[in-house]
Amino acid sequence: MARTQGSYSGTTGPRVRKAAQKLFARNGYATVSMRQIAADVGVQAGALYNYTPDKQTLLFDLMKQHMDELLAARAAQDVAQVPLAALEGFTRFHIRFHLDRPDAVFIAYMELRNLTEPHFEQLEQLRATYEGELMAILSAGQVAGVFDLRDIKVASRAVIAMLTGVTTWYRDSGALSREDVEEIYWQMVRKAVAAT
Amino acid sequence: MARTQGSYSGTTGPRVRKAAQKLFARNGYATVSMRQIAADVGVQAGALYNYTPDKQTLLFDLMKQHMDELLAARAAQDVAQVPLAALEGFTRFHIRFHLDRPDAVFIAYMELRNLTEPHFEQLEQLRATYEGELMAILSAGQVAGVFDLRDIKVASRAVIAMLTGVTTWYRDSGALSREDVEEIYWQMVRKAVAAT
DNA sequence: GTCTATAATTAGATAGAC
DNA sequence: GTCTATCTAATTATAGAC
Repeated sequence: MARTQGSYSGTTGPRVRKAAQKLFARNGYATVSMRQIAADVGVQAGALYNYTPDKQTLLFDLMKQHMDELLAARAAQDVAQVPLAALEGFTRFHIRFHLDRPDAVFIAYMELRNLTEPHFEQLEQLRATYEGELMAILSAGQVAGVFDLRDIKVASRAVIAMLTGVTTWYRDSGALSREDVEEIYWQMVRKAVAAT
Repeated sequence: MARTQGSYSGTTGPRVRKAAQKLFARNGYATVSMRQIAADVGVQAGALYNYTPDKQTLLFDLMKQHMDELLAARAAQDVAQVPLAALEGFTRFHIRFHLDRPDAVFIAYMELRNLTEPHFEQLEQLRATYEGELMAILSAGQVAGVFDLRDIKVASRAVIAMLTGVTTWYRDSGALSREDVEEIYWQMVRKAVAAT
């Protein structure tokens, strides 16, 4: 977290987090050294400790910020009353948000085991909160009879896993547009949960 | 006791790989030291180098063996002629195989970036081969008119991501049996790809 | 085959000059 | 705020005794 408001802290602090995010995503938290991050920013290693008490906190702050942004962006969305429309909104939102932040997403899924226990627990609760958003939609549709699911929690995890998987292969330089991808996944999600 | 030469090699080698697999899955390749692996096996660190030229090769061998086993197990399966039955077979096979090997699966997905380029390329080809198995089934169903998919490759990746996600939450101690889980996922996969 | 000992390198983090 | 210098500890891998 930025703790100083000096003229440099406004610029070096964010650059440290940006460099750490890029390098952690590319090479893994445990593999990246503080010296590598410093070199990427263009300072010496000691200077990093003006912006984070230690490496572990730097990782946690990145992951926490990502989840906070995810929940804030979701909260800013209108959620349709009709379950099918609400599900479409969630699906498209999830794909867009994740494709916009490949590095943060990668870290969020890969580096959980490098967190200390209290840090892990905090993030797990945020993840569960997000999962709850989808579960609420699926429950409403189940009650209304438009969805047919044996287990709401398993279904929500299955859908989220499917959607998040898009980040492992999608490239803007590829043949499919983001709109194409949204549409393809949405049709699969729609059918997967539908009552027949 | 007879001479020890040879008599340990048949047992220490596998124990090294087992310990490495467990520790890599739990703590991550980069975090685990050769000394930790050695301690888990019950030898000194130097002794490990009788069984692997270096740490990187130890990781690669684990991942390669996992993919070889996956393809061999799949090849040993009967593949139904009817696309719907073939898809059900693939789905249940994938879930069973992955739930049986949580550590190997975890490593296979998390440690790809810790491989050198030629090692990575080898595994990527094996992964693509496995993906091709599902693509062939989906293509056959598409041609037969029983599946309706906009993009076979994207669909196969979506299905595999959804199914593999089961390993992140399923525990034998939980409320659902493996048969329950297979059934829940199968119903979602079946509907997701179906022509309406 | 395994041990002890060690070489060579690198890590995270801190102290104090400027 | 950043730098240089440094401390302490840990790392991979190897050499040679047994």
